[in-house]
Amino acid sequence: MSAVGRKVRNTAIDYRQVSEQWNAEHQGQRKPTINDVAELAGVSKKTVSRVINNSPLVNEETRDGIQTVIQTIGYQPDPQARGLAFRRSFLVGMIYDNPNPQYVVNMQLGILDGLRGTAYELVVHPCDRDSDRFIEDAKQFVELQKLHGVILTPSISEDDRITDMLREIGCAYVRVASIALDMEQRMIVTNDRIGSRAAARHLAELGHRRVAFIAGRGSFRSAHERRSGFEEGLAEFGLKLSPDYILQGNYTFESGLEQGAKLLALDPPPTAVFAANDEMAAGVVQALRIAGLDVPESLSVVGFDDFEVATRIWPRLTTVHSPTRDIGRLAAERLLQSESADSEVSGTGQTTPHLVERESTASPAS
Amino acid sequence: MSAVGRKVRNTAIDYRQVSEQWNAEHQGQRKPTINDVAELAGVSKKTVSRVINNSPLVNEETRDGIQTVIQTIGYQPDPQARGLAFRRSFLVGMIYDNPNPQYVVNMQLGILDGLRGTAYELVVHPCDRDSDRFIEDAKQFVELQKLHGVILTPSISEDDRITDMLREIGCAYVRVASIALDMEQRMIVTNDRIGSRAAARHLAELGHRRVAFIAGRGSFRSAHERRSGFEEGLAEFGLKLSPDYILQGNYTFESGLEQGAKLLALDPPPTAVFAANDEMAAGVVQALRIAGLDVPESLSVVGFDDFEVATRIWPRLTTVHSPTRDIGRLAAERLLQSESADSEVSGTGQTTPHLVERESTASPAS
DNA sequence: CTGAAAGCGCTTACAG
DNA sequence: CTGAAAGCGCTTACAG
Repeated sequence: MSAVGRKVRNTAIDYRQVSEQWNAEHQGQRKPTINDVAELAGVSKKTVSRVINNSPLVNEETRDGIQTVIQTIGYQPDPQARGLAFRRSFLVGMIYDNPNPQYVVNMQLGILDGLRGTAYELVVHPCDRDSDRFIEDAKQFVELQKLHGVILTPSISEDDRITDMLREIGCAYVRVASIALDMEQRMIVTNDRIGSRAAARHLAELGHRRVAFIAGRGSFRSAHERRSGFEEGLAEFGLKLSPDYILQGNYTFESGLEQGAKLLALDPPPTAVFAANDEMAAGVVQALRIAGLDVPESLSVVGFDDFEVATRIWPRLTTVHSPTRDIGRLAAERLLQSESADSEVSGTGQTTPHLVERESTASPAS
Repeated sequence: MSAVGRKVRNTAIDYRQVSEQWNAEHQGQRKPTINDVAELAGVSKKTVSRVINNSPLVNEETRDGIQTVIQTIGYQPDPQARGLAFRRSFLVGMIYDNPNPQYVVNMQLGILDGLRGTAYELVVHPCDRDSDRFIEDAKQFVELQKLHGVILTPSISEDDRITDMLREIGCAYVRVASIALDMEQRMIVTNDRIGSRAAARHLAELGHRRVAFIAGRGSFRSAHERRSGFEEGLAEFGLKLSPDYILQGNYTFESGLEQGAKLLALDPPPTAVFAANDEMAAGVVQALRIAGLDVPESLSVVGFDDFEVATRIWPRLTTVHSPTRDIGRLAAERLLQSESADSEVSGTGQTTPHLVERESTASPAS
């Protein structure tokens, strides 16, 4: 123990003063370590460690003194060293296969919102669910980086192979999906079904009776939820989705373009269509334009997501807004809280989409 | 040294066999460490460390044996432990303020392409250049994570405050920008000027003489490059950008919408416009549609970027394609190679955009 | 070309 | 409530 340390000990010292002296002596040449803090506060580094980790087993005065030192000299524990000792890093992984840039970026921003002010950083890991090394790669990533936890987004969040693997190696995770697929503390549910019901009601209330649907890629759970919700909404008005009016898309713009063209050939033609995402809806709008037809005069079009594309095209899309960034934040918060001792998960872990009305829908012409 | 270790030593042993025995004994219950490798290969861990770090000071036979052990038992050095000892992590940071999701995602994918097969992972760090804590925050991020290096994209890549800070703390970086702003090994140049020249030539060759320009946000270097390139391209055809035909946008869709409306009020009206990015070009197209005018009949429109929006709207945009993902890969490769001993940077560190012709441009009506 | 010792900055397991 | 010892899995600095 140094002279300074002893002094603190014996004379009930001004922690701030010794810390400021340390600052003056080092002037930012060296980042302080736990040893510096311990010495200045006149305690062992184990006690400093307890303060860092919020252990309740520390005398209040001791804690206050240590905290004063920490703040005054600007000590920040080295995440790498802590990680090595903990056998777990301070990195949160986002593993995803959703190809939509806006979804990915908004989700990242949301996760970072949830991580702000903590010691955690975000490591991104796009992947290919169809690769035969998909699980192996993910495992390798998680194990090598000793990730603190992982956030999974659709469609891989719906793949039990990956969650089985994560549980097996003891890695915490939170899944984002359109329905509850896991324990509450491991889920953020987006309730796409509710949003799709709103889309159906909107069209029904406008007076549409011949309504079509373009489905999303079947490997996404949301494709089913959005369809079911839409059918439920129609049913409230005594309407049914005729099998002829159900077209199979795969969430891409190109599939929307293609199915949009098919839509035009139906007899009698529908007066409105709900495409399970904005990309496909934009494809339908473009298909009509190419055919020289106008939206919504010839066909009302509703999308889902409310990504930028919805307002870039003309007419702008009536669509279902999903709060992607909020979802990301909730997922991060849930992940961190699942680690902490406070047992109970707070918040609902649910988000609800809502309809945004724009120019792509109107009452049917006839 | 264990019995196994000694055996290897004394009898010129089958490294594979002892490794397979180790596998059989442990069956994946425990990840092997450098100590396991050292023991099985009958060397000190320092020698194993030399092999991991490609030190030339290792006898070839020793190296081969160690490598056999490493591969057979599937040893992978712990990046966290290495990071602690190296005082530098195996994390590469991407620091950015570009708000375009597609740009961000493509850049991330490119960086990950460049990092694939290495021990490095990507940590993302969006930031706000206008915040007064911008530099401080970035410094904090880099220092706390002891980042191996950082990739900067526009517009913060053009801000010397951040590169000054990085050099001061000794953090490697690569800047992505439209012109060379730094030493070769620290730059990837996107040559926006060349792309804009192509846009000008295209319009001139179609016969346009009254050509307008919507500028990007002045705080982005690319805004100047794209304008200069465009003017140079026009000059090749004896054309000049009239001051009345230069409108100030800020790279957002909304600014394109706004300036597009102004464009229509010009007398005589231009027959073509080059908007400095796709978002603004899409805004111009929407402004015309709202005014009941057609593109390209009333006005030819050219964008820059070739992001998804270019093909989602109708008519689809003629635009300048910039290989964002390649740029990301090159930046990552350059960053890693600036670390290695092979002095010389390889590759040109330059990318060149090219024109993509679509339906938004045609010869002027009159 | 190789190795024994010390250390990176923390935490765990144990003792008091 | 607090601390001394050992350890996380590597590398540096030194010696031979």
